[in-house]
Amino acid sequence: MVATSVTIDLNLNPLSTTDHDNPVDDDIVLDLNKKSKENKKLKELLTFVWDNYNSLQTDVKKLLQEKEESESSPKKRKFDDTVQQSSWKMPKEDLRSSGIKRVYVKIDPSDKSLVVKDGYQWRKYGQKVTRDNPSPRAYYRCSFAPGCPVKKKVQRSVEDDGVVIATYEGEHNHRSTMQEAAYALGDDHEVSTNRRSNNSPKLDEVLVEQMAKYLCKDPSFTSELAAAIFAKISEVDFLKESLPGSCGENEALHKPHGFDD
DNA sequence: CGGATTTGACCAGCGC
DNA sequence: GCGCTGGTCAAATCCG
Repeated sequence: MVATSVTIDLNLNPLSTTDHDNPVDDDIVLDLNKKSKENKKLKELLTFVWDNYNSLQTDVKKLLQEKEESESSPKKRKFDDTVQQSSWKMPKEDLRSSGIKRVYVKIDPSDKSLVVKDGYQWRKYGQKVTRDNPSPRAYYRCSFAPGCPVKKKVQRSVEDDGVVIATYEGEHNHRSTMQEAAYALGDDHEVSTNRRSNNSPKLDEVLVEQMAKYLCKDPSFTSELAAAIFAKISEVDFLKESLPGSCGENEALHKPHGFDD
């Protein structure tokens, strides 16, 4: 990872002389230095996250490509039984056409909210207690973009109540909140387009600074960020499992290591 | 007051 | 046809 090192000459005290007679001024300068350091740390973190995100996106692309190739090859593998089981009695045809994926998320067993943060915005439209599981299943629709067809079902695992199973149906017709935040920052269309076309871009200082500013306004930034990264990792793991040779008999249990709030 | 959530009612599919 | 079940709707309620 290449952290963008930014040196900011704030020059916020042009009237002050070289002597530091005024203790208030000293306090302000110290405070500014402190803020500047924090700002720098935040920028580095953001750059790190951005790089990770881009590399993960590249991985996803590669895996999708490999998957496509393997499916179009003469030795077409049988439809994944694991996915079929997860889809609650859906016909095979529907399963093939709609991208259904299941994600296991480790949560606090005492947490009854059934909330799986994945970087998207969901609106709950129903809840049902199913026959095979005493804990209720929650139904969500993506509310980030109007007309987005994606639905999500979230239910606590029967075996382990510290795990929730999130089932996603369909594909988003928009970017996630994280991506949206990044794209919303680019004033210059051309610049942002160039940025988008590069898989592992070196972020310019302005972008990092703007992103930091934008994201810091959101109080739930940390949790959203962790969730978004985790969702991306889960996506990659899911694709890996779906590939030939890794028949997905053992469903991976994904845990967002290092993101304990 | 507007958007999100809750929850009972309703509907469709499936098996008997 | 009937009952069971999962999925969705929509009015009521909650909450910021």
